[in-house]
Amino acid sequence: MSSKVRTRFAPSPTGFLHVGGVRTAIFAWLTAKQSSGEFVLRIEDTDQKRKVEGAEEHIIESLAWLNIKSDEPLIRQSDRVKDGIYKKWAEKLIENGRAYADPYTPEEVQKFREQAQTDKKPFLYRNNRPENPPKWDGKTPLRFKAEPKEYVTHDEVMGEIKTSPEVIDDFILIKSDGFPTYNFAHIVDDLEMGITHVIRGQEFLASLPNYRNLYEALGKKEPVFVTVPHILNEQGNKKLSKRDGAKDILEYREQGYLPEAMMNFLATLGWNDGTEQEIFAPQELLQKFQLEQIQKGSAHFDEKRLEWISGHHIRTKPLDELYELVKDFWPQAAKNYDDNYKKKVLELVQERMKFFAELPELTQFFFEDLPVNPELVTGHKQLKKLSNDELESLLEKAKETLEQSDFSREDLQERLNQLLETSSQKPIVLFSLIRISTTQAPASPGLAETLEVIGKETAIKRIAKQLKAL
RNA sequence: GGCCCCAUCGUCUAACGGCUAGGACACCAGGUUUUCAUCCUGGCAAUAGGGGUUCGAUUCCCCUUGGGGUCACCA
Repeated sequence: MSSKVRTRFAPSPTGFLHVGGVRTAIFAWLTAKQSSGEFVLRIEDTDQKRKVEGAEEHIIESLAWLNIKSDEPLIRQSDRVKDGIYKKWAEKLIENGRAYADPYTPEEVQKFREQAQTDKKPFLYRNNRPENPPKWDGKTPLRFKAEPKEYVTHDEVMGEIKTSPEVIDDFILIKSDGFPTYNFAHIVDDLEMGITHVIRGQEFLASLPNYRNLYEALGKKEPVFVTVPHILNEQGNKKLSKRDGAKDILEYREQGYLPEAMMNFLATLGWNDGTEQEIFAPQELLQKFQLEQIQKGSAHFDEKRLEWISGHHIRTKPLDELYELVKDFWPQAAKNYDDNYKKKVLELVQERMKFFAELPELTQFFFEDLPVNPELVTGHKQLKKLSNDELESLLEKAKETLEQSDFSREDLQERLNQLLETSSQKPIVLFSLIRISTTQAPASPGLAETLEVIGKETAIKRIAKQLKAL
């Protein structure tokens, strides 16, 4: 009795995809895939003016990054226009007396609209519905002849929505350029494609009653309606949009975010499984996702949370896998080093990386000598208390100690500990001085493991350089 | 403005009408022999306001306020 779930993601090719659109796609994909249903991508390109070159490929690539792909060949509405599909459905409506030619010019319609405004009434085209419309010649808009009525619409997320007949109007089915409107095309397509769950953004909620009216005129069964609330910008005062500076989802790929982290972040933005779990692998999402658990209210985009989730996924990646993934993110100087060395470096910074673009600043000193930065010493809360002579003798001692080490981590640790005792210095003083001298970086991994990877020759050389600069 | 949707810490959220409103991010403090990060411990922090219903409201109803959406030959 229950047929296979089929969902779709239907963007218009007007540019890149931002997190809002992608989240809707993720929800649709999860809904289909968790019940071994099908997910299809449909390009809503009925507005030729807004079409952006390359957008279609960009959308496909964005979804592919997240491992989301269509189960069927891409559907393009413009292709279906050529096949005369929408016209066929429109003619059926005309035959049934549920569609008619709009005899007015755009200017005349605009007049009606303004009149309604001065009358302080909501504009309804049907108040001016022509009594004897001409036969439709395809050169003028074709309008739906609505049968206004009350509806109680069930939405999986929003619940029951009551609306009055006032919201139902004679919307345009086919534009004067021969292309169908979204309002008409998406219903025809969803029907023909056997879509069972229409999952889309909140901006369509107000049109739902109109769509229901059309389903009835067509004599077709409605799909399940699923309205996903918007993602608001970080200030929370506007729906996330390209205009408002929302980023292209692929920018996160360029920044080196893991796709599973992005999916985790977006899926749990406005959805949770009722437990305290925060981190989900894609497989877990597939198991646990429930449409009914989607939040009704809008959510704010929070990049800090994305970073935290991303860092978490990076930390739990097996080193070899991670190594493959960061290939393109190493600092320039790393090209002179072999895989083995870079892998050791990666292991040390794995737990402090939030996204791969941080790799260069995190690892630069493993690959090249940085110029001595006196401020690291003079600005250090402990080191600045020591005189230059004291610093010099301490560092000299450190150099002698390290020269005797075989630079294995264990040996380094042991000798460093001994030096701590013989020099009777606090760890913060001794270790900071060595760490700064050998890295010239404000932060680095643990001292012994850092020294081990850098190697004896380089470490000694850098200390000598620091000594000269004191 | 009409219509529709929404409302718990700054943010994401949990709480059959019933324990001190829980968790996470962020932030702050402390700990893990230096720093950054991780990890651990602790802290700060919320039911928008007002009416009802009820023995009892975060939870149900109404009003107000606030936010969002929509009123295209865009989707």
